[in-house]
Amino acid sequence: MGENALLAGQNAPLEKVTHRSVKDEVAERFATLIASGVLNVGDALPSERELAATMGVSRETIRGALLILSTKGIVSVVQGARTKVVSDDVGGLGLSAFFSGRVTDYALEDVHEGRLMVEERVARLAAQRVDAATISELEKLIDKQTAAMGDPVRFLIADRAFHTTIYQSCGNAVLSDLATTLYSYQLDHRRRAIGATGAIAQSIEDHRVILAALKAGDADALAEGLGIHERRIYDSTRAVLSTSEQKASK
Amino acid sequence: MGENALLAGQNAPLEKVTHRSVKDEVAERFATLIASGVLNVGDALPSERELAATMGVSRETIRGALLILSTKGIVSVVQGARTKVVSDDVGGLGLSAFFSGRVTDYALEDVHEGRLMVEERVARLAAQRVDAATISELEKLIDKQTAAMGDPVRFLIADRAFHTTIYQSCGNAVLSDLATTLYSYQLDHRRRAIGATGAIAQSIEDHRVILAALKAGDADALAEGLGIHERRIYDSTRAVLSTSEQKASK
DNA sequence: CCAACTGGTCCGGTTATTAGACCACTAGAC
DNA sequence: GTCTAGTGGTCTAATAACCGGACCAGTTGG
Repeated sequence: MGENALLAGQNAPLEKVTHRSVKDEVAERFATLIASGVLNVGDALPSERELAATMGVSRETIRGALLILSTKGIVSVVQGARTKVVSDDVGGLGLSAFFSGRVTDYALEDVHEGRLMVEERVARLAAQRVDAATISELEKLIDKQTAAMGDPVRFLIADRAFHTTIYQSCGNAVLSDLATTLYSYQLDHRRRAIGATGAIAQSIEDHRVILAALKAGDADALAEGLGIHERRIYDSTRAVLSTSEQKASK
Repeated sequence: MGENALLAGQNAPLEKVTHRSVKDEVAERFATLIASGVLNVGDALPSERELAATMGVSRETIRGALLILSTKGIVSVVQGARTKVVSDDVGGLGLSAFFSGRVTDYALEDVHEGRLMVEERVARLAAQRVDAATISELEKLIDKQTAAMGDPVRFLIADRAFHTTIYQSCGNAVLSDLATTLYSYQLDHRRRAIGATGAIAQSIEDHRVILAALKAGDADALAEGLGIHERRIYDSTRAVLSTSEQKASK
């Protein structure tokens, strides 16, 4: 891939890094506890020293987070007295991150099962909601895949674009992002598996079946097609892992 | 809740804050691109100045991230020449965060739909895999909920424990964490909705139905019970949001 | 050979975070 | 009312991370 493709254009992989300070993250933790009712109005917080020890940050950082909250009228901080919750209106503060586990924190089987479930749902919605422009885009991506028969890397680029385009057409951002994340999990192993003889051809064939079902608006066929495809990917991923484990154990 | 419960014990809400630097995050971004095949061995990266501009960080930060990668033998950095990928073995580097969107980034309808889907799957697995100890724990939590009839906060604490205990019993960490995250999304609104007359009683009744289905190992009844419960929550959450919007628009 | 572009180094600055010490206030026990 | 333990408040010194910019030295392609 030319380096310009990394920097700009549709689905450019490199984006701005948005970074939150530790203080901000601690403030959000408190806000989440208040929003969820774990802490409520009138409750006293543990002392700053205890919070610092428990959360593994400095007392200064805790104080900074509490300053954020007291500025918004959520907690009351008084010298000598315990800090207290005085309002449960945490509006304006982001709640804690949605789901911040690392991809590698989960077992392959769990991810596989999750992906099957999400993709089936995505498939059914996409079959109902896909438009002609998306169908056309997917056709072009199949052509790109065919052109990349002998080039696993270029194939995977088109593969990813193919899958994420379908995910996005389901019309539900939560499901689309979930599906994309679960898809991405297997990319590392996938790249090694795709080198096997006939693997690319098989994937392209699967993709043709998927696209045909989408064009027909056939939700059952689409869900089945994606399911078969995903199981094949799962099997080849396991084979790669098994080979790596055998090598690692020698 | 006593503040000691925040600090220690089972399911203690306050945990250590693990914070990654911007440099670490950038290094992981590169590692993910390499693992996924977007970048492969032999590819030259964009220049440090271009990367800095695109990712919105300083050139120094980019250089630090590349130092991490060159130390691991993943990229080759040579004065005057373009930085190149020399290995795709990114083992040891965490891939980018699983799914780092904020809860509040998604439409309520999307989250609701996602939660319905995940909980149905979780329900079916839990019905098969739940053990006697978990059933006993859930019974105790129903008792706690009943005891909290006039206390919305205490009720929500037991409510949360009830749901997350079911999620954990499904045996799939991905699905369990997803379900927990989607559940948490509505907590802020839920707390306001739970104050409505009869809301707690209705929830407890729903929970009894859910527990009965779980005890019977009846996956269909469990999925249906959770679905009905979740739709009721969705409706009450929307009512709260609608009221808030009306107030905000005055 | 040369110019343009690259990485390498350095500087001055800001911000964030840390650990610790000490001061002043609060609240509960007596 | 007094006293003490525990609380928050302030300050210091230090380190780390990050930033923006300038300038030097090496590479590469024309």
